[in-house]
Amino acid sequence: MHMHESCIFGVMSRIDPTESTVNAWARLIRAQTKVLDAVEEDLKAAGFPPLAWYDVLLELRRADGAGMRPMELQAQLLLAQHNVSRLIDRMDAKNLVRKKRASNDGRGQLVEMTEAGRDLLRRMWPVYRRAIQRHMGSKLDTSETERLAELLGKLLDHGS
Amino acid sequence: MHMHESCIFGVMSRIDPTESTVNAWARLIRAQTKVLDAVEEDLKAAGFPPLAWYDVLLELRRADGAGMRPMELQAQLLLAQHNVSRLIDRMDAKNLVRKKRASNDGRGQLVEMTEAGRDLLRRMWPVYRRAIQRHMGSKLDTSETERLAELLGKLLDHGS
DNA sequence: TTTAAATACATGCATTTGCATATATTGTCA
DNA sequence: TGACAATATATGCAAATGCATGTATTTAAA
Repeated sequence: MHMHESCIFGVMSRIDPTESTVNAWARLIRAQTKVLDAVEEDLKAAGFPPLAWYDVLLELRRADGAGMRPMELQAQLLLAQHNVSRLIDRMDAKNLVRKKRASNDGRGQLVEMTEAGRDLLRRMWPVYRRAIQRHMGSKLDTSETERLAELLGKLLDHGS
Repeated sequence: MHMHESCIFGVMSRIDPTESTVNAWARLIRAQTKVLDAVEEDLKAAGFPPLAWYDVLLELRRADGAGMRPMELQAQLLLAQHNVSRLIDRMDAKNLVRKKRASNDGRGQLVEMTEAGRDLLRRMWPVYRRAIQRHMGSKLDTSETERLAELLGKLLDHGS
């Protein structure tokens, strides 16, 4: 069993995944797709825009009135630059956000939430949280959600 | 703490998610997005088509020469009907799959893999598996991938 | 057996995304 | 300072996706 492994300084560094890793990978893709699709569908059925809009508004609320640069949104939401640019445009067109020129950087924009945006955020949350519970929370107990979050956190770590 | 809970026949059935559930939800979305994007990028960098194409070919190989109906692919891959229809068209145009009329159902199609499809599947796997290891396997040990797969499996269960 | 409902898939049209490139600044370095 | 790379965002065009609807069977019912 020496194939597909490389051993440097006594630390085994695998090149190919174990069967267990491939299995976890497959389930990660499918479980997220299934749960996300279901939640998006609940939101749509209630007449709300896609989750991405909620995510933008939530980030802007975290920024707490200070506004955010598009590139900050891009980093937080794991979206491509051009998609952020256009998502903001669409939300601006619906008056959910507002764009200003960044005062200290002439290249940049500063995006802030409007009152209508704050209102949408408030109205979406009750539907959103029930969807999360229905499609995810109801399938795991507390110790399981905690462990799941912990394991997924390792995939989000920057190091290694 | 009676808000947001309903209690029927002694079984507590929550309506709103716990904080832990919301946290697991957020990480599920972000971790999958991050890992999937990274794997897709590796595949593209190696000159290969999107993962969805691989998934189709893999399903067809599991069908083992018998071919598959588009609706079977739709169910397995969690894709919308019209997307399956067009994905198959695109793959057909590249001669990776071939469509025949289903012999027993005049409405249906039977999709089967071509030799070029089988070949693409073979050539993609080495790149794909290394990407899985790089972006996922390297961040978890065996007991962790096993536990993760188990927890995600609960989200995929049909019941409840 | 005609007729209606359901199923399997395709397709026209609008929206969204991806890709490459453009535009406008801002830093850097000679 | 002047030229040039780097950064932040926008945008034209092609490809993919969503949505509604169309078409051809098949199943079920009268």
